[in-house]
Amino acid sequence: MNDIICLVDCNNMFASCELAFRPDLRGRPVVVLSSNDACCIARSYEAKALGIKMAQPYFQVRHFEKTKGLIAFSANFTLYTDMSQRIVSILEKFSPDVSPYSIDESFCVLPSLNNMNLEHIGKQIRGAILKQTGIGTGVGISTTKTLAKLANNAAKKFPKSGGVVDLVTDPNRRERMLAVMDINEVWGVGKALTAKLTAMGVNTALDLSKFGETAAKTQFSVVLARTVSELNGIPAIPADDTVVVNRQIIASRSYGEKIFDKETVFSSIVHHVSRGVKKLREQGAVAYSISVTIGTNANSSIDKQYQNAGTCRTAVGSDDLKTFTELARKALDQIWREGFPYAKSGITINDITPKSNVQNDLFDLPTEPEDKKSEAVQSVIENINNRYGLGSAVVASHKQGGDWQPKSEQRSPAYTTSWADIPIVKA
DNA sequence: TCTGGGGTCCTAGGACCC
DNA sequence: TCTGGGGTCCTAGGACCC
Repeated sequence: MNDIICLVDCNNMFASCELAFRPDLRGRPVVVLSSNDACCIARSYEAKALGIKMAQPYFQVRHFEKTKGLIAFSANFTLYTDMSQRIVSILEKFSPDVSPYSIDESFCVLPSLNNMNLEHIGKQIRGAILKQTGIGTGVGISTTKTLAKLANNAAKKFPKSGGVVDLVTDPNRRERMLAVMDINEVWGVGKALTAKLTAMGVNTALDLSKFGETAAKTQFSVVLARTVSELNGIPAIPADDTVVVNRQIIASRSYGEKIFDKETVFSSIVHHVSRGVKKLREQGAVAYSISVTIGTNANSSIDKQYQNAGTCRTAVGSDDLKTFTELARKALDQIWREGFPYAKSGITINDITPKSNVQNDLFDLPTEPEDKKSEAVQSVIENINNRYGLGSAVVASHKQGGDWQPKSEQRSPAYTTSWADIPIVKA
């Protein structure tokens, strides 16, 4: 018998987190902004009703502050991550096998017992999360991840569902649901595929399920073939095999204002390298290459344009901050051009492998005392940064700070992770 | 004037090898 | 003038997701 897969997805996650601590704002349009207060990345129902789109630039909707009482928060990921972890612990009370898929959704395998009322369990899950965190969710239940995702979309689309759609108990319900869902609502079908498929007369999820796996594979790709299989209830996406090590680690930011100065750009890159290497070490991994990207604001019609990326490698896998900072410096030297109004920078760490996989071969040098020293220095730096915040201590001698930090002017307090910010209830 | 950031997987095509 | 065929590895870029 197939596993029963349940997808739990938070409604308007970031906006809901903010509202959970600001009940006084309920009923008002609320958005959460991306880094630099640039785009709307979460919207309350009321904000959606105003026609504000996902990732819409904030300057285009700011006028609603005056006319419609729109409230904007700068993104507060510390808060959202903490809330997300609370929700996962709630789910673990219902399922022995919870795999978080993103900050606002998790797949859970439900134990399959006879005569189990799946819809009832879905409602219990929703109720528990709402009661304990104040966040609304949708629940989709089926035998494949793709169907569970689609059922979840249907739960949100049709209020009559009460937020839970179960495709397991009544087998006919699958086909009825597929018939009313457009292909662009299917997980894995984006803009490009939607255009191609609709041109071929494939309009609904049901059409796609009948397209045929072979046709999908030959005319499109193995990815779409898997989707077709999953829509027919046959699992094709392998279970999450507890991959703890990322394939790549990215850290990038847009600047609060335009930067012309190389050393300021480098100081932003040093910051990104610190974040990236921290993540690499947390995963117990080493990496062999790092890319540095810099660029002007591609959306500007007046700025002189330049974008480029440079990559540097190390022959020996490393998780050393100093090593990667030096490599990043070299990469920046390769691509730097004077005289452009730089708007962003980033780094990508690639060729990552768990430390335990690295074998010392014939040509590897034995660990030198120098390496041990570097390791010790890095531990100290990490401790300082953990305690006082990233960037409090850095390795390379370079100009500190520089005016590149993104804007974040409307950040909410760290309600759940800082004693100083704990909300006070007046009763 | 003002347009985010962090990921995954797949594919095509070039380099290279025998 | 004629100019193999099959395989692997790597990389850049596309598509998609949240």
